[in-house]
Amino acid sequence: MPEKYPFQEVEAKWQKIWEEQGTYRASDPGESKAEKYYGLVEFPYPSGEGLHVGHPRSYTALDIMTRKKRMEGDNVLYPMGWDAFGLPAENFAIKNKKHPAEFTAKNVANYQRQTRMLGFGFDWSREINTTNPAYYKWTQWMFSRFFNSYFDDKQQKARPIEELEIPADVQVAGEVAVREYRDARRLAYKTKITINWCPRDKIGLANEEAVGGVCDRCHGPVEKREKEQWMLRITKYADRLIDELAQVNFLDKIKTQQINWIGRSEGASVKFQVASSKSQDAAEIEVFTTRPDTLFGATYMVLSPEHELVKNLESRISNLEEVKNYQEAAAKKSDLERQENKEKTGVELKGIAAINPTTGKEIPIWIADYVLADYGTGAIMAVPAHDERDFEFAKKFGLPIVKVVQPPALDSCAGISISTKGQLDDLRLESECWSGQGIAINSGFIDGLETAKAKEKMIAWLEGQGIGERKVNYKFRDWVFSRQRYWGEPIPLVYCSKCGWVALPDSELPLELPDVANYEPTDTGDSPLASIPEWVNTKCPHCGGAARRETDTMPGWAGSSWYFMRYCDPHNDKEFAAAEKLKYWMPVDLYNGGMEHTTLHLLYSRFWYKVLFDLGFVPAECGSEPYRARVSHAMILAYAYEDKNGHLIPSDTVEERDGKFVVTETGEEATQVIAKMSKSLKNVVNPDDVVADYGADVMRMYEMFIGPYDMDAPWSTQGIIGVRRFLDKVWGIGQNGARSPKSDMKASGMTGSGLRAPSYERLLNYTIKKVGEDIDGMHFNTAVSQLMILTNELSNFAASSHVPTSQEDYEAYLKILAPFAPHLAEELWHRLGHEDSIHRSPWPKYDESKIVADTVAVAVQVNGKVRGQIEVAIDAGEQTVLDAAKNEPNVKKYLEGQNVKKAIYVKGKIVSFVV
RNA sequence: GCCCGAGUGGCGGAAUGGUAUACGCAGCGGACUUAAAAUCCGUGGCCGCAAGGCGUGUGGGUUCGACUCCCACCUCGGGCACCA
Repeated sequence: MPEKYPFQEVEAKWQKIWEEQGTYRASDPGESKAEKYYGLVEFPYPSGEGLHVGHPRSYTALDIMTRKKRMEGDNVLYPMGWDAFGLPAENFAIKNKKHPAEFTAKNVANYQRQTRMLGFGFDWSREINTTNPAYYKWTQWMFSRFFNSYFDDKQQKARPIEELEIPADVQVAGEVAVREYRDARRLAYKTKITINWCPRDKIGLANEEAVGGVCDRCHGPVEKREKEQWMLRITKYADRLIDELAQVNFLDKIKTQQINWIGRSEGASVKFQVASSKSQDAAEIEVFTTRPDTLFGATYMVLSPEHELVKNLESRISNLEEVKNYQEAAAKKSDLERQENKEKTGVELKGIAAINPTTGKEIPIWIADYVLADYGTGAIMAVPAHDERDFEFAKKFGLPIVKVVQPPALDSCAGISISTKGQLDDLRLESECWSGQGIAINSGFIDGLETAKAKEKMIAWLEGQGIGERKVNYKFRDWVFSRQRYWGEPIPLVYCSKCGWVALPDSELPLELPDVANYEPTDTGDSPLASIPEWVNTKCPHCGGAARRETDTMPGWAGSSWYFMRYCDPHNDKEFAAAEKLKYWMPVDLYNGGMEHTTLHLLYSRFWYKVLFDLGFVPAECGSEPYRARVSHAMILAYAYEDKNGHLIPSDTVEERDGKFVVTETGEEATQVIAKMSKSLKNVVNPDDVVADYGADVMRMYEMFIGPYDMDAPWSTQGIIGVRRFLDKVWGIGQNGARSPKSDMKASGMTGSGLRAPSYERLLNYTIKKVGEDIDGMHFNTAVSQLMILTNELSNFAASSHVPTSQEDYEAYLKILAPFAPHLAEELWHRLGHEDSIHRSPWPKYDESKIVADTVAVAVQVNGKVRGQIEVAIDAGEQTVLDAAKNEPNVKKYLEGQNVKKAIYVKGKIVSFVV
């Protein structure tokens, strides 16, 4: 009976030795002359549930890639750490009145155990934890740099706030004016914004905790509330975050998603005068439009309900009560309601009107909640003929719809308008003539190749008139950086009534989280830190007077925005990382993470890095992008079952009978579907169980074999068996110690049926090539298939108690297997007498000439259908092959009496006859 | 609605213009066994006795030849969503 791979002993043994010998330790610059390679996986949040089987999929993938790089001679950095500030620990603290550090430590220990048991080549000497004060000291230090800098629009970069030029008039206005001028430009600034507020939990929620307008914790509806928050001015980096993507190798879908999220749109701002008989209360409404060329067709304007103009012109609005009612109703509407009901509503501001600058005509002003307060200027010009939303609104409220049928001839005349009442009006604009081509009318909306030209003309006209200018707008907002929470990095600022906001001196960092008695947020929604007077009350580092500490903490995204730099120099207590180490290791060569982080963590950390880069804390040699390449793993799903009504039911209520799935109790038919793993469906696979049953090597290899790396795949408890059989086979081959030298192989009669020595040699060389290329291209599933094919060929001889390969070839086989099954390969390697690790041995080379066979099977087609196959020499001439093809018996039958019109030979592949 | 991805045996999947279904799971037949498990050998798209025909979501097209390229559509998954 073949011996099975005794994974329990083998895996434990090597994990211990690797750790003791520092097999995977990265050398510091100077220690190694090798090229560096920095592979990075997103460090996990250590949850109470422990590792999900999804985590090891990406850890294994990059483990394989970095192991290969190491064997190719690179100095590899492949680190791991813990992103450990977060909500679950805080909720645990509230519930158990215990310090969240306790819960966190327990989870970290569990994650350490779980990641170690899988045998990854992490350099554990560089392990980091974001909740460690020695780590978050630098997170706070960086926040201070943000606070003490501004963005120079001309240079498009961050600079120290002391370098900000103060205009003379501000200077004259005094110290407070100067301070306000600076504060309004800092990269970290505090402002009143609308936040998601859960009235039941009395807590402010981050957007990601209030998805769909529902509180993540109590599932109740979320309200809007105004609150002062610290913000990071990420929008200043919008253009660079888009443009500098050109320097990096991210998956296209990641780039696209980031670009769409930033949502850059180019257009113009236009000022509309509010019609007034009395010149003293002249007012104007500024709008942003991407289609200034349709200005002729602007037949009304819409303000968001919150727009300040309503308040400013209150006295002139004749239906003020109606307007106020609408404003109130709109304020109460949650995002959820807004999303569910997109029916247009609105109220006209009676008594006032605006003037369309192209026509001089008065147009009505409305307020409506389909106009968003926080995009553009919170007001729009409505062009119902060229915008679906405006069209819908105009239809509902009977507003005129004017189609700009022709490109605006900016000189003598212009388009023709058709109002809803069917009347014709002339639109006139006194300016230069636009003489472009006609514009196609597409389902009622103006559009066409010449739109871009028309826009340019219109912008020029607006600028000439002084009523508008070119303008770029972005969808994304500044980063809300405050959390009214306990379990996060304290924001290292104090407020002094005399000096305003002041950063703590660096010497006072880290500002450690104090212990509190109660982790509940306070009634006002402030962080629990606000309830510790002795912590809150402090001295102003500037003037020495009484001051109060900021009680907000940083979001979970703070520590993860720069951790990849800390790995370069994790124990440095003088700097977040030494410049020469950053110069050597940065940028990260390959960064793997989930798609869900594309618009959050990935964008935040690029921004964070750019600020440090601009300020000179990241050496210029590193470049302005932290990650050279970014790839994304997919999810590991599970099988689930639906009952006959299409409802998902727990897996343990279903069984398989005669190839069909039935509900055990009722015998009713159930359908197998693929779903996310969930406790309620009882289909969660626990890595601990998998490792206990099959071992780490099998688990790793199965996760690679399960399917293409970038595609979701369901975990199959059946499928993993195939991988175990495969590794048992590898082990079995390893036990047949005697190996033949090459000369012996040829003499030993192993040239009979099936495998001849030369063909094994060809297969081995091909496999080395294929596996290497597949690893580089992240096609791990096909690499595993190829290793199985080679193993099957080897094992065909296992019965002869004689492995049909030379020592050298056998070692090459173990080496290409080593990144996938590191424990098994290491054990067999050492059984050959090696003292050093296989994982530090050189990656095998293949001989291209040995991959090419002498003869090749060529298919023969007649009229596109395969009718036969011939064996020809690889370098046979075309005529020789065609003749051989014609004489193939079955082909001959089809060619009999036919006239061959065309004959094609594709070298080594196919012959095609057309008759 | 917009953007992205995917549809191939009973199942996970392979093949990016050249013999569709590699590799693995399940199935079937056999060997070993008192028996079972494990292991090994064989078999393996559908129709057909066969010759042969039909087959990669659907319908068209390009080509000697299409899972692969082009056009139109359907279904499923993900992201964004009144962004002017």
